[in-house]
Amino acid sequence: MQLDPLGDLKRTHTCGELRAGDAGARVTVLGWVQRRRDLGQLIFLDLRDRSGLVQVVTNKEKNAAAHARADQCRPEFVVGVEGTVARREKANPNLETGEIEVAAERLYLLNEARTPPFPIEGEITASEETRLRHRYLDLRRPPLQRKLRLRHRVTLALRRALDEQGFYEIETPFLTRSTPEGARDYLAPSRVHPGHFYALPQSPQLFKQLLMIAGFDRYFQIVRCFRDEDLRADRQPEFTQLDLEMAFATPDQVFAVIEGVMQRGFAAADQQHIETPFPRLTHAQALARYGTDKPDTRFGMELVDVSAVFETARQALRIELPVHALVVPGAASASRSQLDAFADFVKAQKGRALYHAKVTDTSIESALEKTLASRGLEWLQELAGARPGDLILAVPSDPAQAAGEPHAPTTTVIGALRLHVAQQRKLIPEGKWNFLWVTEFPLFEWSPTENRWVSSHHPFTSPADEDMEKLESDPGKVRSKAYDLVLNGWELGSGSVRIHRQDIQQRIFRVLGLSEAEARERFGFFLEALAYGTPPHGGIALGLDRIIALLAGETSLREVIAFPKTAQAQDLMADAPALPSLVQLIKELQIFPRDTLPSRCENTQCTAEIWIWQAFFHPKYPGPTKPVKCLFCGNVVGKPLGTPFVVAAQREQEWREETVT
RNA sequence: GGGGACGUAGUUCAGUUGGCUAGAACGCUGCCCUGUCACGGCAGAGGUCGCGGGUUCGAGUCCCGUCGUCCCCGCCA
Repeated sequence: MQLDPLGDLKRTHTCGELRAGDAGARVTVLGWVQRRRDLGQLIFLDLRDRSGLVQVVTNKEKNAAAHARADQCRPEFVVGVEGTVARREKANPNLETGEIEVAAERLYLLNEARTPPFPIEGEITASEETRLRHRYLDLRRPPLQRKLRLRHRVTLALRRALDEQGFYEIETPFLTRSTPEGARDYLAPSRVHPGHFYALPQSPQLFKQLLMIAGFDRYFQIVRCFRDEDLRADRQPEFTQLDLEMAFATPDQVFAVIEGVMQRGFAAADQQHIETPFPRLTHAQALARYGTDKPDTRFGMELVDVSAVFETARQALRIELPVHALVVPGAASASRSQLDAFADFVKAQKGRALYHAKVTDTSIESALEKTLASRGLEWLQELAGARPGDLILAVPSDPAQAAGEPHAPTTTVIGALRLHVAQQRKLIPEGKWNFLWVTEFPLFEWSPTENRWVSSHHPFTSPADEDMEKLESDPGKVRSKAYDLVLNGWELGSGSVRIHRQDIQQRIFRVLGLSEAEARERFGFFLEALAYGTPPHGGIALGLDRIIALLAGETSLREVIAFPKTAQAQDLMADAPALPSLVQLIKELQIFPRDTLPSRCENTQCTAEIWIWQAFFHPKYPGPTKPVKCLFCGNVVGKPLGTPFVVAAQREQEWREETVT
């Protein structure tokens, strides 16, 4: 196909901006062919760029050359059109540009396109897998263009707001060292220091604290973070944080900054005004009232402790106290199968049991009737605050949960049920932005697997001043100066006032079971820095992808990240991660994968060093066996192997590599 | 690491109790068409039923394994 050069063709208008007022203007538009309607003597092209669509028309009688070009056009061809804007005889009300069209005088075919695997339109039915394999085409679709535009605008607004508040944006290293606790690290091997690895940061935590020590007073960064953990719809292996830190800051000051910044970000997303200050709950209150540390407060259904009602029935039911209940408004008519589904949900959450009571105008129906003390159901209704037509659900504390750890929450199962039921019955109102600060997180949690205390936030979080003396004697009771920002039940981010004194930092490491030598080896630089006049400081990090996803009305972060990874942490388009070159591993990095043992070519003329690597294919299904040959002299080395395998060989300064399949 | 759902033309799907020479829609290709805008009409091409094994006279269908996608639990300071 004969293609045209761009030459000095210059765009005068974007596709989406032309209006009736432009009628008569000579314009040049450039874009992709969305659709072609060929009527023989007339061809209509819908031309698309990121701004929108405009109809182009060619007429065989009036302009045969342009018409011939249009005849060759197919979807997603890239074309330029010089022509005159004309009012249409019959406008198309579905199109912003529907009152006009561009009558083509010259049509430039700038590039052709293969038929795309899915149409480049707003609503498509293609699977996410197909979309991810051709992400560049998916991104061409208007919904993705809108979401990334939204992301740009919000990000820009956050940057501006922070700049106005005196924050400096400062970059911190990606090639750094592993921090303790927390998620698994992604590692990057060092060529210059064989056997040594950088860790990609899970967050810039230590660096931002060092920037406070360095006197920058207010720092922020919109920064990528890396965590090698299993993924969810709201978790990507690399994700973006709005990270900030302030010297001499109290939690209230951090909250005020974030509240202002969020107002600006949401305004940039054309959202309604957000009321500040955001409500606050302590961690203990959140668990007691909602059974989670990230409550969705857009709906009620708060938890009620109804242990008193179950006191006498405890043995008969073989349950542990406390028992918590919640009221599902208007759900007394719930069917047997619905209630069974709720019970299955509780079971899946490792809950002990689910009891229910249907409140009607005249009575309360429940299997508990004979088990509870007389008038027990009425008591339950009164405590729970249920009205006729409502359904009461009650879940006892799980005995293992209660026995395992004295401070373990007892409401998480019913908290999960609260959310599940509300989603199921569509009781969550749309269009609300319920921000919430959750404060006073416990400083430590007991880890039964590691048999030690671990930081519930991170080891640099300051204990609450009044709990300081319990640090060693009763670590589980120590509250921290850590806080979370929650929006509509999503954890948007966590922050804390940090430890700024070396002595306290060392006490924390001790409680965590980190020996002094170990602490010095891993954070010597940081502990030393603390000793040089560290100001009190605190900050927070917000998940930018989550903020954008909520603003875009999406539940998956993949929808607001240009090139996201799958739940298995793969990039289906680039096919990453991929096997490295064996020579790169051995020669540059001196990393020897499992099952690669060096041997020597037995040909006395050759004596090349040879490595064979076959660890990556599934040993259960090897391909045909093939001989292993020296890559220099062709001499057969050892026994034949099941394919595929990789052979690397070195003779003097030369390296060779071959994959045998 | 565990549980669940899914995998059949380019795409989205249908495919009964195992009988298939595997269908539909959209898309694609060719021809016709001067006012279309989900244009229309006619004709046509297009399949390793994810992959590997097994049961069977016979497997898209049943069994085992494996790979991949999605959701959830564990995990994620």
